[in-house]
Amino acid sequence: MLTISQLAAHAGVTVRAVRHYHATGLLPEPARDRSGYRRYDAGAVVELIRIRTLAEAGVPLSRVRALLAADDEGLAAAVAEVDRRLRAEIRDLQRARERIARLTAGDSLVLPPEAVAYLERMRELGFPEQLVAVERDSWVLLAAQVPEQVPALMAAKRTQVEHPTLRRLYLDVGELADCAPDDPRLPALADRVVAFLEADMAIRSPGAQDAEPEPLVSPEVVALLDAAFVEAFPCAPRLLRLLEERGFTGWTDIRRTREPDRAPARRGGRAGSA
Amino acid sequence: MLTISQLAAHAGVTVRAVRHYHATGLLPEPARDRSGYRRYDAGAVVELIRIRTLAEAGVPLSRVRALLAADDEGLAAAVAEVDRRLRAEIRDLQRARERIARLTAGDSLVLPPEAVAYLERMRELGFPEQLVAVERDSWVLLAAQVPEQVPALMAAKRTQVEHPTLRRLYLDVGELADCAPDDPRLPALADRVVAFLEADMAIRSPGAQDAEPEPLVSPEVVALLDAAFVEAFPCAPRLLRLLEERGFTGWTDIRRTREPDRAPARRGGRAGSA
DNA sequence: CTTGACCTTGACGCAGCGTCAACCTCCGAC
DNA sequence: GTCGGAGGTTGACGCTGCGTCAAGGTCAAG
Repeated sequence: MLTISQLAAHAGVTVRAVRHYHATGLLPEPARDRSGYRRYDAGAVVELIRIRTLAEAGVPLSRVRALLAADDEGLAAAVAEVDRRLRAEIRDLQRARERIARLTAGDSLVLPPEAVAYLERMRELGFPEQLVAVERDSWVLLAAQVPEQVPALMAAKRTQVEHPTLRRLYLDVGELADCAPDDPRLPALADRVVAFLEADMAIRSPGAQDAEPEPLVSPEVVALLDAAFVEAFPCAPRLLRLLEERGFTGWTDIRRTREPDRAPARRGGRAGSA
Repeated sequence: MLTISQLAAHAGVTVRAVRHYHATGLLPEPARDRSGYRRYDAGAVVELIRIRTLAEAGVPLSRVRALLAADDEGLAAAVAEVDRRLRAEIRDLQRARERIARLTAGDSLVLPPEAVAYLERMRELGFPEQLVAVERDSWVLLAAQVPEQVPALMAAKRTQVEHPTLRRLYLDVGELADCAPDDPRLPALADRVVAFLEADMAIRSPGAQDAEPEPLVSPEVVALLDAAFVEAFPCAPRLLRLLEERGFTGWTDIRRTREPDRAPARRGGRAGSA
C-alpha cells in the first residue's frame, strides 16, 4: 500500500495535485488506515497516470473525467476538439511573438516601423519634441483603430512633411506649441494656415467641386485626434477659434464652414496635420 | 471627454478590463464628473492602447507597468525574455498536440502504439480480457515511469509471448485468473512455472554465473507491478506463496531465493510475466 | 524523548478578467 | 413630466489548477 506522496511520486505529480483531484472527484478517495492516512493500491497509480497524461496533453480537468469514461468514437471526437483548441492557442501565441518581435525600443513600442521612421524624420527636420510626441500618440491611435489604413495615411503624411511650404508651416506651429493662448503671433499663424488651405484647394479642385474624398478614418477617430492635439497644446483652442473665424473647422481634418469670398469651391479639405 | 465604454471601445478592450487596470494601478483613475462617472481624455486612449498591445503580446500585466516606463535597453531585454517565454509555451503546446495525437481510442489512451499492438496480439492469441487488462495497466505504469525502456521491454515481451511453451504457460495462468485462492490446480501450475524457469536458466547461464543483467526497471516499479498483479487476481497471493515454497520470489521479475537442488547456478532470473 | 519527515483539514492566493447584484444617472420618446 | 432603456457606479463571487501557508497529528530513527 502506498502513501499519498509515494503515489504522487510514481505518477509524477505533486501531492497537492492528488488532493485536488480527490476534491474535484476526478480520482476516488481511497480507504484510510487507522491513523487517517490515505492508502493507495497500484490501480490508483494507473488511474492517476491516465489523468496526468490527459491533463498534460492540454485537456481541461473538467473534461478528463468524461474522456476517461468515453467510448472510442466519443473519445476520438473529444481528442479532435482538444487538438483544435491547442492549434488555436499555438496560433495566438505565435501571433503574440510576431507582435512583440516588433516592440524593440522607444517609439517602436506599439508602433509600426514606418511610423517610427516617420517620427525620426520629423526629429531630423527639427520639429520640437512636443510636436513629435503628439504625432506619436496620434499614430498609436491610428495604428490601433485602422491599422490597414496606416500605410496610406503615412504616405500622405510623408509627402506633406516634405512639401516646403507645409513643412515651414508645421515648424512654426511647433514653435508656438507651448505658447500662451493669448500669444500675439497666433492670428498671423492662422492667416498663413488659411492661405495655404485656400491655395491648396484652388489647385486641387478646379473642376470636381463635390468630389468628396472617401474618408480614411471615421469622424470619431478624427475627433479623438483633435482632442489629443488640444490636450497637448495650451494654445490649441485659441488657434482653432481663430481658424473658425476664418471659415475653417477642425484640425486633423480641416474643412470649410462657409463660402470663401473670392472662390466658389465648397468643402474640399483633406487631412491637415497632427 | 469620453465615458468608460467609449474609452474601452476606442482601445478595443472591455469595460471590465479597464476597471481592472484601474484597480491594479496600471491605468490611472481619471477625474469624475459631477455624477461620479469617470471621464477620460484622448491621452488615456493612447495609454490604454499601449497596455492592451503589450498584454495581447503575452506580457503579464504585472510587467506591463515596468515595460511602459522602461528605457530602451531594459525594454529590449524584457522583450527578449517575453519572447523566450512565448517560445517555451508554444513548444509545450506542440508537445501536448503530439501527445494527444497519439490518444486515438481504447487502449491507446495514454499508451504508446507498440503497446497497443502487443495487447491486440494477446487478444488474438486467446488471452482472457482480465489478463490483457492487467497487462495494459502494467504498460501504462511502465510508459509513465521509464518511457525510454519501453521499446526494449516490449521487444522482450513479444519474444516471450511468441515462445510456444511460455505462451502455453501464460494462457494457463490466464485460465486461472479468477479462480479461488484454494483452487487445486494452482500447485501444478506453480510446478510448471518453476520447471520452465529452471530450464530457461540452465540454457541461459551455463558459464556466466554472476553476470547480473542491468536492471531495466527499478525495484520499486517492479514492486508496483507485482502489486497490480496481486490486486487483479484473487489467487495471486497463493500462487506467489507456492512459488516461494519452490525457491522463487516475485512475479514481474522472478528471482531465486535458494539454491536449486541439482544445479549450482545462482540468481539468473529475468523479466517473468505480467 | 526529541527530531524531522510525512500525514491531515482548511484556507487564502494567483491572473485576468466574466458575470451577477443592487443601485444611480442620463437621454430621447411620449 | 415621466417612462424606459442604455449606461454608469461599487462590491462581490467565479473560474483553472493547483501553490503555499497554518496548525496540528503520526511515524521511524537516534
